[in-house]
Amino acid sequence: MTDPVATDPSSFFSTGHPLYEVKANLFKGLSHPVRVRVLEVLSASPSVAVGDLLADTGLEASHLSQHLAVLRKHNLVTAERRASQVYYRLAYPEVADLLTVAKALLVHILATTQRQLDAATS
Amino acid sequence: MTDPVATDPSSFFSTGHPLYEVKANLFKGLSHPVRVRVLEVLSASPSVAVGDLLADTGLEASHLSQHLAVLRKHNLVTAERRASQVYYRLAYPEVADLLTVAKALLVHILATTQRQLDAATS
DNA sequence: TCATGGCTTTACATTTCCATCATATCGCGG
DNA sequence: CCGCGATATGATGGAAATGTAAAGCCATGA
Repeated sequence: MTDPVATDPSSFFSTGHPLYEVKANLFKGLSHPVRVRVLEVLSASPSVAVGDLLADTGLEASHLSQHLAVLRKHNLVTAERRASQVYYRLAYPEVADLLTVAKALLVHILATTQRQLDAATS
Repeated sequence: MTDPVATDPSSFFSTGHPLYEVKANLFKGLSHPVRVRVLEVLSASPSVAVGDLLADTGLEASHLSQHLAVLRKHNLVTAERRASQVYYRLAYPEVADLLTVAKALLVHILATTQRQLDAATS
């Protein structure tokens, strides 16, 4: 089932990968707290400098940079250099939609699991 | 047979995990081709037996079962035993929404990268 | 109750991912 | 041209996810 080739996220697009593989790959790009955090910040402001992201998240520069690289390879963000700083933005507004829907789902899951917890401990 | 011990991923709910960690954890649950495939099948029919999933995917039973366990732990699906078979269904309709939005995003990404490819090779 | 089909869990080797540190590049002021 | 602030890329050890195979339930029917 797994394709031996194509470890580069962008290569999932050209060749004949079934859609569910491409989708899974997309979710993999979103499956890290730092990356979600960055995308949330970028969802709020149209364009954010790396320095601001550093301040917001309190991460080490190289650590953040690595995750930004992942987001870039997954085509979720774009980077633009202005003067000596680099500004990131969401590559597509649908990225923010994905986070919104995820949040909606989580609210429901949380409500249900909380209810189950209450029922169990009462 | 409802989830004897819901351990790892659900522990993200009770304690004070920031939302972006919970979200990342959700996406991690979706970040495998087999699991996406299963969720797609479950999005199409309200309830599907494991045997049908096996037939649809062509996977080995234990392999599929492992991924079903992951989906259960992430509270994305629920399992119900009827007679000798086990039927799965989406735990929330929002799970299907997530796949829909992901697809919409991918369509856009694909269109853009394809356009860039065309521009580069012409 | 024993055997069998249907599904799950366990165990373990392997691949992949992640955090940390070191090193390299890019733009700009001096 | 040189150094400096701002980012990016490499390399490495360790943790987590994955695939494979074997063994373990649970229900049903002989």
